[in-house]
Parts: sequence; C-alpha cells; structure tokens
Amino acid sequence: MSSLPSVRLADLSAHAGQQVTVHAWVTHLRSSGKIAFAALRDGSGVAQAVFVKNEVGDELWARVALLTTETSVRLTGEARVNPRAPGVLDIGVRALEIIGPSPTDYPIQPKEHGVDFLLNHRHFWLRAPRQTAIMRIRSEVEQAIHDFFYARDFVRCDTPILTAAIGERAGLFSTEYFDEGTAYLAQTGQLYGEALAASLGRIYTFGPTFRAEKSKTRRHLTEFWMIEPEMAWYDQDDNMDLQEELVRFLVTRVLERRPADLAVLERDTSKLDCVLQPFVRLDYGDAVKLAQSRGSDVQWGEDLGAPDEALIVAEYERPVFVMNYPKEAKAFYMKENPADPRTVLCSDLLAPEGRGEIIGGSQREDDYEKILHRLKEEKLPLEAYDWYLDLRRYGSFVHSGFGLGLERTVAWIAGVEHIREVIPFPRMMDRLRP
RNA sequence: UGGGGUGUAGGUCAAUUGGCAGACCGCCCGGCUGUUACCCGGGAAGUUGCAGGUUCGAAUCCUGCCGCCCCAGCCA
Repeated sequence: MSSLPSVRLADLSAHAGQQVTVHAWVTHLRSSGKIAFAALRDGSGVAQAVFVKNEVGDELWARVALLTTETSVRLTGEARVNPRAPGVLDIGVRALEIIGPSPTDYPIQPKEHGVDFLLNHRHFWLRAPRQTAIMRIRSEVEQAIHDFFYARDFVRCDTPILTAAIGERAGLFSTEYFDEGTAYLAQTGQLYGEALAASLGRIYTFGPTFRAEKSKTRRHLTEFWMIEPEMAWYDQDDNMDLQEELVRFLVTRVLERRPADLAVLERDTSKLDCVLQPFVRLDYGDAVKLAQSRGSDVQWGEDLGAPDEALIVAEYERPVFVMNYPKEAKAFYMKENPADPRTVLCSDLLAPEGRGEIIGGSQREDDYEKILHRLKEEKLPLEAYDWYLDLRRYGSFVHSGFGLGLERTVAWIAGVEHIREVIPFPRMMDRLRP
C-alpha cells in the first residue's frame, strides 16, 4: 500500500499532535446534529473519528450521514489524546473518503446473539473484538509451537493430506482419485512422521487433519489442526517430558505476550498458573480406581469416558497424564508395555478445568513381528502398510511421538467454552459454510 | 446414533397458561456542538419453524416432520 501511506490505529498514539491518514472500518456512529463521532477499527486497534460540522464544511458533513456500520473509509486529520478517554485516540477529521459503503442491514450488533446465527454470519462475526482476541491467541500459540521446536532443532515436515487408507480407525472422508481408486483425507500424519524420524531424527508436523466422525460435542471438529512430533531414540518417559515442556511453554508464552486479549476474553489467568507445577503422571489402573472411588462405574479394560476424565483432573487441578492404557482401547502402533503386556506404552494428557484430552502420545511398537500381529488382530489391510512395516525391517529404532490438538489447546488457554470459536471457519458435521 | 431442551419481528426475548401478538436493540424520519452500547420524539417491521388435528376460538393443547442447543459415544 505504498501508494496510500497510512497509520495503523495501533500506532496512532505515536503520532499524537500530527496529521495522519488512516484506513479503517466504522463500527458505530454517534451524531449530535452539528458534531459526530465514529468509532473505528482496523484490526490492529481502535480510534474515534470526530467530525465538527462548521469545521469540515457542508459537503463532507453530508457524507458523515453515510457512515453506516462497517463502512470502510480513508480519513485524514489530527491525531490527539482525548482527556475523557485516554485509551482511544481521537482523529479530528479534515478529509473523508468512503472506500466501501455498507448497507444498513449489517446483521451483527453489539448485543447478545445465538450461536447458530453468529456461525451463519461467521465472516462478519470474526470482526468482533472477542473473535479477534481469540484469533490473535491462536496465532500466538502457533508461533510458539514453531519457536519451541525450532529452538530444539526439530525439522518441520509436511505430510500428505490425500492418502490411501492408513492411520486410525475413525471415520474417513473419501474422494475419487484418478485411476488409483479412492483417496482419503488424512486423519493423522503420524505414520509418515515415523518414516521421517528415521530420516531426520526429530521432526514435527503441523497441518490440518480430517475426521468423518459423527461427533457433536464442544471439543470435536471434522477438520482440525494437529501438531505431531516424532522423535527417534525417545522412549515414553522422554516423550512425556517433552509434552510437559511444550505445554508449559505455550501457556507461559500466551500469558506473557497476549494479556490484553486474555482480558478481552475475561480469562481467569490464575487458573493457568498450575502449569508451573510438575504434571501428574497416573497409571491407567490407578486412574480407573480413582474414577470408581468418585462414583464412576468404569471397569478396567474400558477406555475412560469424558466424565471419568473430568473426575480425575478435578482431583489435581493441573494437567494429568494417564499412562499405559489396555491394548484393546488403543491403536495398533503403540508399543507393548514390557512390565504389563496387557497394556501399551502410551499417555493421554488431560487439561484442567474439565477440558479433557489435548494430547495423545505413545512409544511406537518397533518389533516387526509384534506390530504385524497387531495389524492382523485389527484386520487392517496389510498391503496398505507395507512401507510402514519396512520401517521395522530396515533399521528399526526406539521412537515415540504425540499429537497435540491445536483447537483444544487454544480453547483451554483462552478459556473459550466451545472449540468452534477458536478456528476461523469451523467445519462440523452439520456445518460446511461459510 | 441415543437422551434432554428449544423454535414468536433482522437480533434478544415477553405474551395472565386456550381469548385483540408485544418490549428492547437494530433500521427509517425529526431534534440535539464532546458522544462513549449517547440522549429525546415519531414510524415501519410477523404465514408465531412446517404439515395436519382438537376447539366457538390455538403462539399456547395433540400427532408427525424439520432446524438449532446441551450431554453421551468416537477422538485430538
């Protein structure tokens, strides 16, 4: 925009007393006959345009009446501090150009709306202060993830989104793929990550994944973003240490750098201080006993349900690893536990405040015969896994990894109840647009 | 998919429990020179989700369908 030099509203205070030009959207107009005030936003911050009739002239004054909600404008005038509201700078307008007019039926008001209505107008809803705060926190978490792994010499690797059937058991989205039959949208990049760990040692993926599960809860999307590190020569203890370090890093980073956005969300940040303590590490069997003692009827051998997880985390009020689940409850690629072959070397990390699982991780089975046996038990098509089995035939290696759900993590840190608000355009089983 | 809830103006919700369909916000018109979700006066705005039934009379009761919300399962 070098042809249109303008000041971002966030930088306006540095220009107090000067003539500036800004580009912005009008969020609200208040008019008093011969003086008018327009609230402005540009994504970086807010300001207030002041129009005085006998200073701007009749021609410009007539155009002030056209400043409906969400009109985009370029305006020029003096930036100055308003002693009555020092936080929001005034612009004493001398020149006004309407760039994009806006009809008077803009649907979003600064009032209560229903969720369905807001999601139907997601493209507008994203302009609201609460939503922009959430998006900035999401961006901060994403950047922090890259910084964390970059500082530890992990290589970021991108794995395919179109795949032949491979991965976990949950529902798959499919599409026709030329003469190759059916392609599926990836539910995980993990198996490719294992191949890359044998190449680069420590890697992570960062990308969208797809689940055609008919889940309607506040913690499920059909398209979500997952971070999947995979580390050669890490056992399950090393794996949990890394997860704990990462989660602590992400929370600390958002607390340090996005306090204003957390304030917009009215997040009680004292609830996040718990990440400074060591995370709890609880064996699955002990977790089942704990849930039972708090009224659950879960039995050894069953996966823990959301209410069980809530009971367990409530006991500690900080993140909890539940380790070493029964083999039947978990995926084929998890390594058998030498201390108890009924179980596998894995962990789920449960976030506090009833948030449930944000990470699932495991040490991977590196024994060729054992993983072949597990594939057969699960009745998975062996021909689709030939290259994966090769990783156990040609230089098998101890390795571990995990998958961190980005939206669940952001929703927890930001204190947002439903995961649909922390991704710009959520995809759920009954929502494909906008 | 199962359980629970809900559906009235563009939005958020009332409607004495079967008896004239309303308020606020937004929008339109008018007034106001320092507003802060400004204020004051006036106005337009409805197939009460859809289809059927009971009744002198239905937003309200009954049946079916549909949409949405919450919870559960699956998982990150």
